[in-house]
Amino acid sequence: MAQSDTVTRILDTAEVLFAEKGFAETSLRSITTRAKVNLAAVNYHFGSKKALIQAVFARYLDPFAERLHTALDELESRYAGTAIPLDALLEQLAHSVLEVPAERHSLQVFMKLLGLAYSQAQGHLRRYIQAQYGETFQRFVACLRIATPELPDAERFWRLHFMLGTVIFTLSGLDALRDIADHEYQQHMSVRELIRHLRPVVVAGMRAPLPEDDGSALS
Amino acid sequence: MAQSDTVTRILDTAEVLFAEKGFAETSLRSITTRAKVNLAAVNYHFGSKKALIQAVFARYLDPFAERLHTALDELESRYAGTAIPLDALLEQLAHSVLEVPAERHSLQVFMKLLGLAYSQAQGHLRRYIQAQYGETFQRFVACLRIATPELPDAERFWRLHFMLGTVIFTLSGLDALRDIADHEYQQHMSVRELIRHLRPVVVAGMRAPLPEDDGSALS
DNA sequence: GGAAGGTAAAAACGCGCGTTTCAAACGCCA
DNA sequence: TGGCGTTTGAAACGCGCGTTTTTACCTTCC
Repeated sequence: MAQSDTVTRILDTAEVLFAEKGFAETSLRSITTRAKVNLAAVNYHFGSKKALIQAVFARYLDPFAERLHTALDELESRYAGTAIPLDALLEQLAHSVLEVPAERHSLQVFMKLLGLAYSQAQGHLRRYIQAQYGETFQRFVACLRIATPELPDAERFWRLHFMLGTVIFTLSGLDALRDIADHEYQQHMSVRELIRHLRPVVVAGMRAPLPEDDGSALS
Repeated sequence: MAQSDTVTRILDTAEVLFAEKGFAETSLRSITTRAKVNLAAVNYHFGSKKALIQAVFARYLDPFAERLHTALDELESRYAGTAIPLDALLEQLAHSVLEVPAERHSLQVFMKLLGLAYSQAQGHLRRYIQAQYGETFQRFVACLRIATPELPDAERFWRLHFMLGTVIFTLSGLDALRDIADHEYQQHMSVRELIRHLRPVVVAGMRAPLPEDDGSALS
């Protein structure tokens, strides 16, 4: 076995604990104890806690980026020359997101990690992700631009991040939502179900009319 | 002076540091050093770090909840008996949000804190906020229900949280966005400007068509 | 003036953290 | 089989943390 299963056990345990409690609140001791490996194994195999965090992300994002790339290849060849419809583009994106964790762990962990990457990464993690996957992101943005030619560039930039906020915030805070919605709407709370409800909202948001010309219209 | 300015200085410094780096990553030592007060002052005046965190939130949320209540009072009397329009409701909400930090510190800090409350509060903070401000939230939800009678209750519940995700995620991650959008769209990056762009997207999202009846339509 | 009480300052405590060290165990190939 | 590089194990290190304690200050009221 080329890769010791110590490494795998550490990653499997770390991603769950990180998703549950965040990075700073998760100690290497809690990871190694639950993973039933020695404390020093993390520093031996990964070098540092920071590097472990990056490795956890890489294990999700590497396959995701690859899938997204091939999905965009397909789309571009299918609609060769003509504009890719927004619906198709978003569906492929959802597809790529849904496929990756199926072969690994829960989609919820993946989403939680994405949320953490935004909210907790003051430094190294955001730099790492941007350096590693910025190109993929740029390619998606380029496709989105073709799919929404009616939007000014700045407006599309905003709305893309509004959309990311909607999806990541909702899916990563899913169990917080479960707490709030006490036993009322809980029957529909699977991640897949949520994505079904998200789609029309996201599409409508991207297609919303442009904001009025300001004029400081408040009050 | 009834309330020593030590308390104020601690709160002023703590909210900035919390917003910048999160709760776990902000030590009492860094707070008290920057605030130029003694380390023990936090435990003396607040009792614990947890209690300090709650006090930071209370200083924003207490005035906010009060303003929202009076805003809803006005709306209900203005549209007495009839349905409150969705636009008016959302505008009042935005109003209430925008007014509070104007008399204190930056809106960005407020939004960052809200984001942290969602993503970092595994326990005490979420319970505190829900216990303290749950009633206000419920009242807003009731108004929203009247404003969107066409939505099933479950769907409205979802979309409300989609909307919260969009707004909080975007505004709390604003400087992350500033990093990404390097020098292209930065001229429009004030919080007020962002809210202007958010509004049509949020309204369109709330008014989006209901999701299709599933049928596991993927692929 | 002096006791009392709320506040501030300084120092220490115990703890859990990430990391390092070093020796033991293991797997592999000559 | 013997030696060697790789991996594991146990223990310790130094550090920074939240908190507590102790002492000093400084107002307030009799």
